[in-house]
Order: sequence, then structure tokens, then C-alpha cells
Amino acid sequence: MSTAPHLRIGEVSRRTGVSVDLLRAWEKRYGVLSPGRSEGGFRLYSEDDVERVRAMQVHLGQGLAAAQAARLALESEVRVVSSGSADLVSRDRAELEEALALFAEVRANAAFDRLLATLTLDALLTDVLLPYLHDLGDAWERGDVTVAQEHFASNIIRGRLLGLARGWGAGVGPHALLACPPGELHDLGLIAFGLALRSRGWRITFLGQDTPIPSVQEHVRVLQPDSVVLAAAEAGPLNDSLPELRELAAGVPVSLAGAGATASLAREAGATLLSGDPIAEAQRLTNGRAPGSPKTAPGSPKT
Amino acid sequence: MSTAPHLRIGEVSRRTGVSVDLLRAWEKRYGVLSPGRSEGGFRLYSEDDVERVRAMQVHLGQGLAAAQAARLALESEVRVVSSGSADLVSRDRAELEEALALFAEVRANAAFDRLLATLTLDALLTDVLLPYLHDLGDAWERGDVTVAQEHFASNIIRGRLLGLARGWGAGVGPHALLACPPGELHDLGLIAFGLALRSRGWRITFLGQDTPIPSVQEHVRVLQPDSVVLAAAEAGPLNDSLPELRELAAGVPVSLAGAGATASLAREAGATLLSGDPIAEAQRLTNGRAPGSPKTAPGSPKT
Amino acid sequence: MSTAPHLRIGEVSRRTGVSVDLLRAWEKRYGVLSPGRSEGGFRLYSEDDVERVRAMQVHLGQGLAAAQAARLALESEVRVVSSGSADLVSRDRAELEEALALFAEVRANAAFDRLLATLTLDALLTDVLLPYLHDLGDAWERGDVTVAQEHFASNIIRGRLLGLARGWGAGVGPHALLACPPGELHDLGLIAFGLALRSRGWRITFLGQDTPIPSVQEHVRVLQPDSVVLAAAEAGPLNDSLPELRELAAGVPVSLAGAGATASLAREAGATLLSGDPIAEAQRLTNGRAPGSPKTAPGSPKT
DNA sequence: ATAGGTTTTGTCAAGCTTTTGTACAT
DNA sequence: ATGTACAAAAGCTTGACAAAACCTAT
Repeated sequence: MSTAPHLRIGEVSRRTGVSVDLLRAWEKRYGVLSPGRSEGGFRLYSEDDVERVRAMQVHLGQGLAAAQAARLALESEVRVVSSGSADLVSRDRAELEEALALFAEVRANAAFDRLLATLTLDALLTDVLLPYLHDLGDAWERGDVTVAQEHFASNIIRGRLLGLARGWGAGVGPHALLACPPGELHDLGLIAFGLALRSRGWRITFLGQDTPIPSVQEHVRVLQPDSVVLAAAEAGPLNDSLPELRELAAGVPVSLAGAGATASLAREAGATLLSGDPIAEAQRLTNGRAPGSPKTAPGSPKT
Repeated sequence: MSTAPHLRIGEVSRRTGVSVDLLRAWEKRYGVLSPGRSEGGFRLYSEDDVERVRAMQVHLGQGLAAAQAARLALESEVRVVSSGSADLVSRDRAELEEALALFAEVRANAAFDRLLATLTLDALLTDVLLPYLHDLGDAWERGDVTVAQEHFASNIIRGRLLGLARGWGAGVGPHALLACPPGELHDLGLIAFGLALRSRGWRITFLGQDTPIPSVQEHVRVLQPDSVVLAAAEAGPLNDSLPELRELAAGVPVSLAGAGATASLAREAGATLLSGDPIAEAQRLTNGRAPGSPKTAPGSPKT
Repeated sequence: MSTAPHLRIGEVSRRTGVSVDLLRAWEKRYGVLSPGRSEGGFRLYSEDDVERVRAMQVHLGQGLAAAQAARLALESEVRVVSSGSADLVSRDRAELEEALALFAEVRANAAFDRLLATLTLDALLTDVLLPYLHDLGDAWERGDVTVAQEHFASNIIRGRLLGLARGWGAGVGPHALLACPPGELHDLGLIAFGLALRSRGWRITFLGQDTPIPSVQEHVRVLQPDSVVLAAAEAGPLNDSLPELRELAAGVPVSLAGAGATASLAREAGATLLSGDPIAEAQRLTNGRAPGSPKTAPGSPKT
């Protein structure tokens, strides 16, 4: 795949770390590079040339003499595989983390795209995003991460997850209503849970952060979901809503999730506890319901 | 719809803020206006003429020269053209509102899709989303809308806006850092503002809800934004951060926006007040930038 | 998509941060810009010109020299910010088409990503991809497009659609088996149909191009799908398989789709005809399965 | 690596014209 | 109200210049 030559020698030097003089020397002595020329005679290199310089560097690093390195670089057109392909995912994960820490939106999105292209949604959530969010929470508590960094990262991830969530209310599957109790602002785990449910055929209605239980109650009557899931990162918000939770759980299956949900709390509220990670619990919920076929096919909203 | 001409030049001047002399000059030079005449020879303008003057002002505000502004004001005769499709737009807008009120995610997204296919970003924001959010806030205060409905709608819209926002940190333009002060959870207007800035060539870093000012401060040093914008729906959060705001504003241009930002607050903080709607203010901020002062020198090699 | 030129040089400078002198120099030296002129000789730039300046800036930022940056900007290898006045979707759609026609894979993917971020999957399919594929077919028949171009575009789109399709076999919804009859190679419409079904909660098994009906038959016995859909762009392949089709349709609901499916053919085969576009038919099939009326929620539709 | 020459590119200046808001006289 | 005048702001062209980046050859 040849690209038009458009890099001057200084930029090639900057990109590879090889001095301009040396670049010219390699060209003359070994013919590794054959740049075009500008009208006035300046060398113009292509991206491929940069690759070839990199290849030279790799070979030199392996102890070969320059002449041999050059021959190899020319002959085999070795692509530099900077790390094993098995590790591609963890590389992208690292890239994502670094980009988010540096406020580099574009890099973060690119890494996200690559991950999305390599992994299934389940794998992306369980192996990358949820661990990352977990670590982020820890780092935040330890003060290793500023609030601004945490916010920036959350907003990027929220945007991407909501993008994946688009349309999750459609279809014929069972219907889950998701919300965080009053005072609870961490909704990312809940979105992840919704996505996992979605990919198993559920329909999702998402209310998000800081939703009063009576308001949930009110709409349960109308929407008739098959399940209501409330998530909180700490016990406080759930505890504060305990009476209303009990009332809610009397009319519809309620599950509590997130680090704030405990067995005793669930028991007192008459709710189910989802203690594992979102994906596992989504699987469990789905298996519990209908191993194979959807229970009912409630009408889908028209259009 | 043409109305009978009945406005004398002084009234037109008063309504538009354009001096009498200038109105006559525009008429003669560009033919933007063609007023009738009273018996005694006084100019008599119609409402349409006033609209046309307003159109000129809009274009001038966008940095066009008078001659070009006039041509556009005459050519596009925007009212007529868009009122044909205005029906369609308002239908889609109504559909969007109804779907959001009914938790009909799919219908809401479909309406949003149609709006995206008909409108420019500016029009979508100014004519549909911002008014809708405004109304929603009012309805919420009056209790005409439940918390769950408000949350559901916000999350859908947030998801779509963040989708449009993807990549807004890239590029070469001036750089704005956006955040809501501690305690402030309404970030949609700020996202809209970010989008408007983006479409005018700015780069955006978005921190969102509930961001402590010292954390903003810290990253301002690193990111060196050209402008920091803080938005709040009520005065409280901004007031509470006043001392830190002042300190922040000492080192970087700070603007305050949203219903919670007042002139006196801005003055005390040493910040600029953005009092208008997000799109207008984005325009203003862009025009306000000094001409011919390219901040970024060519060839910034760092990522 | 050219807009009328109406920006004077100062405004362009203000918007891009490039000095007026430099703008004139770039015009003269590299021809990056070709502004119109006012009556008195002032340069008048269009919005597209502004974009081209931005493209230059991006390339400069990557370390290219001005001359080369200009060449790239002219070849429009990079589209930067969408700032123009066109609506949001048609811009990216045009970009996608151009990129596909020019074998510019990176650009095409970038445009696809933007569309995916802005639109719903349904909208992406109905408003962008399916019309595009249709036009492409026409252009191919007229000879306006080379085989290579058609292949390139198809493969890119197939890759992206299959990426979206990942995991479409999982879950609890009804199960559809999709295939093209022997001799039929056009599977893109069928993939689109599968995606539309998927987003409505179905599980998909996709057999693809050129599948012998007995093989479908066999899968049906094992997988017990709720529906089998066969698609063909011309009548031939379906006709040739008529006897086997009849046999297949005796054991499982079969639908025929694509331009090659006719009412009479469907009748003879004992199959249903899906005559509309994939998305509409997916909706119909879904509604057909779940005849329960949509539960309409009250709430406050009015504001 | 150094020396001596060339190309590239951003910026500036001088002198003149166009555009446009405002002012003034009739 | 009309017509003319005017000055500031913004543009135009040509030509030149200097710093940075490159070239070849020693």
C-alpha cells in the first residue's frame, strides 16, 4: 500500500529519532530509502519509508550491522510487531486508560473503536470497561486520580455506552426498568448491565441517576416491566429508601445491584440480590426467566 | 405572509437597534428593504422588512460583511422556505416530546433521526432541543412531569448529544474546557453549548456535572485551554464556589453560563457572563477572539 | 457541495486563526483556496474554503511542510470539522460515498463511524446504506462504476455490517434463519434485514450467499427457527429452487425477500412475500408475531 | 561533522482601493 | 428625505526579507 511521498526529512527524523544526516547516509550507502524530490530538490518520504526506517532500527537493535539491517529491511519489508497479537486487547485497554487520563478524547475513542471491533460486547464490558471503572473508583478514593480526570473519563464512556444502548427499548423480549435510587450518581455500571440484558434479548427502559422510588413506582403501573433493577455504589441511598422499596417490591420483581446492595438489605426490601458482575447477573436473570423462549411477546410500540 | 406596510423608519430603528441613517443606507446600497411611502413621502415598512433587518443583523453577527449579509438576507428569505418544512419540523418535535413523555425510546430516537436529517445542528439545538429542555424544566417545577419522565428524557437526549459530540476534542481550533460547578447536575445545556462551539471550530474538553473548581484549576495548567466555561441552572452552586472561581479567573478567561449565572456574580468572580442562549453565546465567544492571533504555531508535533 | 462564497478574508482568518497574509500566500503559492471576488475585488470565501484551511492546519500539525499539506488538503484526504450549513446527515453520507468511490478506506470508515454515532441503526440502514447500495447497483448497470469500485464498497460495508452483527445469535427472542438461494451472491440487503430484526429482539442465524435449500432444510431440523427468510436480487435463483422451497415451506414459515421475490413465486412456494424495504419488513414480521396491542402509557403528553 | 549555498515559508511594508457606518447640508 | 461627503476599517498587489530547513561536497 503505497502512499504519496509528503514528508520532509526533518519530520522523518523526528518521527523515528534517526538524525537527518544518518538518514541521508543510509540512503546513499545502502539504498534503504528512495525518497521523491520536491521541485527545489528536497527529499520527500512516504509513510512506507518511515516504516522501513523503523525496521532498520529494530534490526540494529538486535545487534545486526547496518548493512545487514538494511538488506533485511529492504527484503522482508518486516512489519514491526511491537508486541504479540495475543496482547492486542490489553494494549488497546492500556491505550484507552492512558488516553482517558490525559484528556485525549480522540485517542480514547479510537481505542474504544478498536476494542469494539475486536471484542464482543460482553467481553468489552467484563474484561475492559468494568475493571477499568472499578480501578478508577479505587484510584479516585486513593486520590491517585483527580475529579476532573474521573469526570472526563466517565463522560466519554457514558457517551459510548449510551451510543451502544440506542434502540434498547425496542423489540419483543422481557422488559426491565433500570434506575439508581435518590442520591446515587453512578449510573455507568447500570448502563453496562442494561447492555448485557439487551444483548440477551431484553427491552430496557433506563431512568438513570438519582430517581425517587415513588416515581419509579408510579410508572411501573403503566409500563408493566417484568423486572425492576436498582443499582447503587454505596448502601446509603438504598437504605434511605427502604420503606418505599418494600412497597415497590410488593408489586413487581425488584433486584438490587451494585456495591451498595447487600443480602440483608435485599431481604428486608423483599428484593433479589444481584451480587455478581453485571454480565453474569444479566445471564442469570435471563436464564431464570426463560431458558430458550420468551415468556410473552408483549406488543412493541408501533413505528 | 406579507403584511401591509405601516411602520415608520423610527419605529423600525427602535425595534432593531439599527440607526435611521443606516437603514436608509442599506436600502440604497443593497436593496435589502423596499418600503412603501406615505402620502407625504415617509417610508413605511412592513413586518417582513423588520425580519429582513434582523436577518442582516444575524449575518453581520456571524462576521459577514454588510454586502454579503444583505445578499443572504435577500436570497434565502429564510422564513418562507423553512416554514414549508417548518411544519414537518414541528411535527417531529411534537412527536419527540410525546415519545419521551411515554417512555417510547424507539419512537423518540426515530423522531430524533428525522430531525437530524432535516436540520442543521444550530437549528436542532436552538429550535428544538433547547426549547424542549426549557419547557421540561418548567413542567417539572410545576409538577406536570414526573421525575422518572424527566430522567428518561434527559438520558435519551444526553445519549444522542454525546453521540454528536464524538471527536469534539480533535483538531486545531481554540480550546474550551467545560464543566458544571459542584452540586450542579444539569449538563445538557453545557453539552449543547459545546456542540455549538465545536461547529465553529473549537476543540472541547468536557468535564460535566459536579466538578470541583480546584480540580478544574489543576488541569487548566496542563491543558492550557483558551477559555473555561462553567454552567449552572441555579445560582447556588456558583455562589458557593465564588472564591475559587475568582482564583481560577485570574489565570484563564472564565465564562459563566446558564440560568444560574448573573451579571453581579460574573463581576465578582472576574468572569464573563454568557447570558444568551448557547448558540448565540458560542457565536459571540467565537467572534470575540482576537483576529490574526493564531495561538497554535504550525508544526506542533505533540499529540 | 459548494456553498455560495460570502466570507471576507478577515473572517476566515478569525475563524481559523491563520493570518490574512498567510491565507493570501497559500492561495498564491499552492492554490489551496480559490475564492470568488466581490465587485471591488475583495476575496470572498465559502464555508468549504474554511474547511480546506482547517485541513491544512491538521496536516501542518502532523509535521508536514506547507506545500505537501496543501496538496493533501486539496486531494481532500482529510475531512475535518463539519461546520457548514448542510444538515448533519447528508454531509457524512456524501463523504462516505465519495470515499468509497475513491478507494479511501480510512475515510470511508471514519464517515461510517460518524454516521453510526449520530444515527440510529434503523436510520443508518434506511436512509443511508440501503439507498446507497441501490444507487450503486444502478450505477453498476449503467457502467458508471467499475467492478472494482463496486467490490470495494461492498466489502467495506459488509465488514462494517458484520461487525455490528456480532453476537446476533444470542438471547431469548424469536429465531430467524437467513440465507440466499444457490446462485445468489447479494447478501448485503439480507444482512441489513438481519440487523433490523436483531434490533427488534430476534436471534439470527445467517447462512449467507449461495446456500443450497437442502442445507437450509437440514439446519431447520436442528435449529428449529421460528422463521426462515430467503433473499435474492433476481428471480432466477429462487425459481430454480422452487420444488425444494415448497418442501421447506411445508415445515417452517418461509419468507421470500429482495428484488427477485415476486408475489406469484411466493404463492407457488407456499411462502410469504416480503416486498418492502428490509427495515419495514422486519417491523412487520415482528408485529405479526406479537399481535398484542402496544400498551400505551398515559403520562402528560402536553406541555 | 562542517562549510557554503539553496529552497521554503511565514511575515512585513508601501501605496492604493473598496466598503461601510455616520455626519452634514440642502 | 435626499444626496453627498468623509474617515476608519478592511482589502488588494507587489516586492522583499529573514529564519528555518535542506542540499551537496568535503
